[in-house]
Amino acid sequence: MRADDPRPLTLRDVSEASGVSEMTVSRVLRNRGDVSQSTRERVLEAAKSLGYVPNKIAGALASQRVNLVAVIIPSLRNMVFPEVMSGISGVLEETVLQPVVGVTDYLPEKEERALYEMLSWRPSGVIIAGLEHTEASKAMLRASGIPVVEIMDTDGKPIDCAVGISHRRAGREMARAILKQGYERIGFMGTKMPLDHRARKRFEGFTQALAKEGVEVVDQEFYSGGSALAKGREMTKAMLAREPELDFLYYSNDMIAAGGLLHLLDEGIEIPGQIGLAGFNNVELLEGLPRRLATMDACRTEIGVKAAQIIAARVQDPDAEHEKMIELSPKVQPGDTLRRR
Amino acid sequence: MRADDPRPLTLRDVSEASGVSEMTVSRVLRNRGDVSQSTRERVLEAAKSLGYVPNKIAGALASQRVNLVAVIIPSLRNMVFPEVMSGISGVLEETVLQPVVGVTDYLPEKEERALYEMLSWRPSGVIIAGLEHTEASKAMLRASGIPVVEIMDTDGKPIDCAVGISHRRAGREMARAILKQGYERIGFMGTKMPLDHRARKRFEGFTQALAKEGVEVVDQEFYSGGSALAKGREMTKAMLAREPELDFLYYSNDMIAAGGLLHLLDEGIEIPGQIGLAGFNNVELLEGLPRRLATMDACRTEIGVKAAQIIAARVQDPDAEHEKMIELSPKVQPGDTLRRR
DNA sequence: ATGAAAGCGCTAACAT
DNA sequence: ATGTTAGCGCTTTCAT
Repeated sequence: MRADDPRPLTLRDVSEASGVSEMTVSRVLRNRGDVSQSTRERVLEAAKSLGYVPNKIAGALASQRVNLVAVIIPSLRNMVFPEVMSGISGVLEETVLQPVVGVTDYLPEKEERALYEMLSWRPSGVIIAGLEHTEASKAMLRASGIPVVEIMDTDGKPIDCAVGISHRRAGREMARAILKQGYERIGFMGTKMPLDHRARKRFEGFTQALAKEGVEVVDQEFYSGGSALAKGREMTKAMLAREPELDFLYYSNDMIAAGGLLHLLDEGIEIPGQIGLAGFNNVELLEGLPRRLATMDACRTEIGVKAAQIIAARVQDPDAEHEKMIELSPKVQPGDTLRRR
Repeated sequence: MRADDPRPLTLRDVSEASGVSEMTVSRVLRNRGDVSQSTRERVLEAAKSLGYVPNKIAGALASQRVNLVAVIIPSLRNMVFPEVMSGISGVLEETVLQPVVGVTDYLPEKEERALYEMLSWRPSGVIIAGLEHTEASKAMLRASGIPVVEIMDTDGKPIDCAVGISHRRAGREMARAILKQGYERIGFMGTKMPLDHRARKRFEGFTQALAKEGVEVVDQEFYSGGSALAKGREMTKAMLAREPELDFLYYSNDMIAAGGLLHLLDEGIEIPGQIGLAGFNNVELLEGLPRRLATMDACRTEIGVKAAQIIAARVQDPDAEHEKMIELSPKVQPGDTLRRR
């Protein structure tokens, strides 16, 4: 089955097969410049029958153009990021650009390596999660000379520009909504946070807004790893054992909140009368739960869309004006679990 | 902030800054060949202070080596694929290879385009989901001359080699386990299947094994789009309204099964006495549900690991012997919802 | 241990 | 409408 000569085909092969110069073949294959209908057909025919696939490496080197956009995100297993990705892909599909994903596992050094690898392919732009990066990463991004969009967070100073939400504000707004309903003995559960700046900022905003009203979080617990739903159950059970008087539980994401919800329902606890609940992210999953969980949208798809639009616009016109910071403003969605009756 | 000359740095710049030839700089940066300790240090120092990032495009063209592995999957939003990805990444991180993801949305033409784009970067290998591809895609893969691993499915003939499970067998085994428990009025719910060959094969295996015992699926329903959990609830409710006598519900994935489970619990139906349930995939989510759902593992991570190992081995030694087909054998996990009491 | 020359496969720029 | 030339930034190979 395999040919004797495994050498990949080149333009030259197509050129010889079709009897026109390499340059003309190149023109046909890229739809550039004027080529007569007849030669165009001959070339396409030859390319197709040979099974020629252009070598983008050579093309990119010669043209100094690489139609890739580096997308650097912490994880693919957190549904947040696939959703951002679909926003990005949707926009880029309308252009010549293509996303290439790098994953950091929330580790700054891994982010640095991923970035280095991606930049060494000379992409047309970078979309990167968060505003916190190592000095080396920031230096690389600045030196790259390409558009850089930092996404998901607006609490900080962007290298080039940023699209996201303010997680501090998100935390504050949820705190206010909870206090407004008269809850006052509040517990918090979340991921271990040194890794996740956005979760940390939400927590900071949350406690800060509570403090303004003289309220402190009664108990808190942080987890890492494992099934989020199961962790939500466990932590909730443990926390209520420690602090039976709690009247509200704020979770740093919807999955653990959903686990908490299922546990409380199992226990026959009245929601939201006896205990109120809130999560964060507004994940699709929530739709099928026994109660609509209070949450706040992280604007995932929209962030992806906007970020990709910025890159696409600046690839077209590098000197166009652009905003430094686009802050989206999600609202608290009280659902069924944040309403004292 | 931005330099006047936005031209990216080249080897030549580092060469001039450090006073050694480009060739020696290249050697240092790639850890190849003998370089004296002193020059090595000088070069690294110069490269770092300039902020030099090598141009892999030029490197790849010159060396005819590209350390990328193309990974072509239907979607990132189905948790199955991120898990396969982590299996792949885990293995490739130990090598010089890097995964690059392309997404097809289950569309054959999109798969063909993604493949063409990826192959035009001349990757070292391809990992691609499924055994069904367009003729053009198969031709490209064969002509590429690089190792190709088809994953997730073993019911068919691989182009080069394959790692996966038999979905027909998975369907058959679940059917047998259900019949063995004495259930006999069985309903099926799943995704619209022309798109998803593996779901289709499971269904075929399932009905076939039932037929062997003279049993037919009493009712079936297919969905597309929307929150899987909510769809599971809806479909289950509708199906039980149509067919109140059903005693078992088989779902093509765990998410809709979980939705069904939550619905049945809401209705106070006794599980698995009155109605038994089973899903497919063994997703992490299940751990936090009120009952352990019967399911079957799709061996996602392991498939990723094995596929990446095959690519890595064949990149090292293209002529080494290799198996054509690796079939993993998941077992039915009865959990709490597949046991007549 | 270091350097010089050639060329990877393509495209920009300039003929014709 | 088509062809020719030069060169993208690196690595291979062959000298020294």
